Amino acid sequence: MSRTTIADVAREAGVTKATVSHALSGNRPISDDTRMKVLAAAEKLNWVPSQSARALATRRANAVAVVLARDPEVIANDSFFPAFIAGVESVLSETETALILQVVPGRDAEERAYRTLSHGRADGALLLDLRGDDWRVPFLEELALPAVLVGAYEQPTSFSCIRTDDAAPVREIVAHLRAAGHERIAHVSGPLDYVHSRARADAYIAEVGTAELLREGDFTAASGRDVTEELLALPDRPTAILYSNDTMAIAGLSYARSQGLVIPRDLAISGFDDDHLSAHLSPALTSVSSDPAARGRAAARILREVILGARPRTEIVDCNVVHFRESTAPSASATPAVSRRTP
Amino acid sequence: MSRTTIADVAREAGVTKATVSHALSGNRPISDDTRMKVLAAAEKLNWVPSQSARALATRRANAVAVVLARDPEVIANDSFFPAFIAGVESVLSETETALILQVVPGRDAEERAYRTLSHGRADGALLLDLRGDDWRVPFLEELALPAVLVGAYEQPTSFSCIRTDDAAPVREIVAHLRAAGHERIAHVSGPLDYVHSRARADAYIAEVGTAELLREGDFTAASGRDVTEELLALPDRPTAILYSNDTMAIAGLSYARSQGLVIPRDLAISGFDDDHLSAHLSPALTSVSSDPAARGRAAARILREVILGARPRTEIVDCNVVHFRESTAPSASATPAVSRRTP
DNA sequence: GTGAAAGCGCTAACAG
DNA sequence: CTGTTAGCGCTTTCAC
Repeated sequence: MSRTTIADVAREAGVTKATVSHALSGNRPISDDTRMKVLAAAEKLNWVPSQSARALATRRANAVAVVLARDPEVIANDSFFPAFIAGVESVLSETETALILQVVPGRDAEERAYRTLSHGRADGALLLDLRGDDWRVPFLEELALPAVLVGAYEQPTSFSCIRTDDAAPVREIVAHLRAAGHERIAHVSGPLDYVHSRARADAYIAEVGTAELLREGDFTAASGRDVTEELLALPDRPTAILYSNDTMAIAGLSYARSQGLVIPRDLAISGFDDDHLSAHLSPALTSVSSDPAARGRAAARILREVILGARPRTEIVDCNVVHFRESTAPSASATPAVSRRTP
Repeated sequence: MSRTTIADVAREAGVTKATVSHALSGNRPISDDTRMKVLAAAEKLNWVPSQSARALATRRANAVAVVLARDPEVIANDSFFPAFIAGVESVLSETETALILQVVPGRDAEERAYRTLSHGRADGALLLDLRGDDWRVPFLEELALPAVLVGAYEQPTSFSCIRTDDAAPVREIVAHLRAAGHERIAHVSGPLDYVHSRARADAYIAEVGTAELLREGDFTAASGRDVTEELLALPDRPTAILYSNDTMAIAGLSYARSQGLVIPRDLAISGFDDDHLSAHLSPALTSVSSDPAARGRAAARILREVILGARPRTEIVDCNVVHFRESTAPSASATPAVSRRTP
């Protein structure tokens, strides 16, 4: 464990602990001469300041947290999360800030996790999977734990927010399907209490004018399959389905095929979030890539600023791009897809 | 921040700090009566012990770390990682242990990260992406940071190890391809200094008897494509390619198709790690599912034991299952795949 | 420009 | 069974 302490370094350099501390932090003027001696001593002894001691003294953990209340299965199959984390890390690593990841089974554990985090473990948190009226927001405000909300949170809040415009790609896809002659266009959303699911569903309703063909899934393959079965059993079944993620879209596609439908001739399908394999499916899946890494970078950057005392602000990271591919191609022929086609 | 301290709780309960501390830790006998009072006071004040203070006093961080030296792009496209982390978390959350995730750009940063971690930030580490002779192993031994190696590390070490048998599925796939009449079977490995890449490549060589058709990729789609191009340009090109992950396999498949080859009629293809979408590709991709979550759980469990003082041990988590699907089906006809076919 | 000393909030001897 | 007293290793006033 941590054998050598700041006292050892001080002794080695022939100065006091305070001087060592300041030589490294630059918090007060130090003569070049002694700074050199201190650095040399630290180097020689391979000393690294103890994070726990430093955290206790400065009331700063040099760590930020992400708490996930999701089911492990969802985490494992989600294309957003790893890329988002990679983006977050690319910013955090610049300042040697650690990322604490915590997966919790339920509300009680989640509250407790945030309490613990706010008491010396983390300096701030990134909130994902926001719900329309999310208890975590007032809760963290009360804990005075700085946070950045990732998603288009609509309630008043003192926290910073990273938003994206999910409505635009939905409108674009619906327009595209309409242009291809589709009139019965369904939407399989994620859980509607999530703000991003809600935003997509609302855009869909606004665009098609009715919620008749809106069905709520839960982002899992199983729900994609079940809801698709339900939709296809309708007397006047949809000819196109817009899913709120790729996992549900693929599951739906498989089910439709098992029923003898040919995609996209008999049923057009689009996903969301653009899993890295979706372009390679056959038919290639139309989807919306949202550059999760960019959102991770933005969120981490803003959180760092807020922890340092900056005023909260909302940033719109608009990186949604619709990739129209074969699964929504106008005809079933060998014609490759349309407009902005991507490999 | 953390306003209320153990002193407040002690005052509220009419006892001393020591009593409060022990009432919660159970480290010494406490009368039920005072324990009740303490718990009530803690509850009333919403007190949570400060992690930094506790860490400093106990020399225990209640956190374990995973340091990744990978390129963010690889993280974002890797199906192993998120599932592994989900497994790790499911064990850690039982004991309110935090997971610290750190992505580092290079060797220097990585050394520094481990030093900092071992000095008050974490009690142990999980090592992924092991290399044949990995500098991190002796380095962490010197730092006295408990660790668990995830992968079949062959060098002598005092650390615990989670192993899998990657050779068996490779043998099984090669045998399957042989039985289907393939004689020119290639292998696109991951970087060969990784132990798991090496193990797969060695099994392949042992099975086919030569390294003539072995090519080294780096797990990215780009490398999968490039290496496939090289293999298909051979005068006596392979009729089957076994890739070391699904991303490279898909990229290879796309390239082969672009050259007019029909899969699996002209070229059989298998992947590794079984991305959650691979079964839905068309042709569905033969791959090896390795239950990363189970390995994550095992690794976390063993690390916890080691931190608590248990002797290191090696555990074999054997959960590799080959899913033979259409991409290696014996013929190109509409015949769906073979033996253990999976949806 | 540097040193001395007082905590940060908790745990762990040591007494009683 | 409970109270007292030192620290854990660092930062940060306050003096000089």
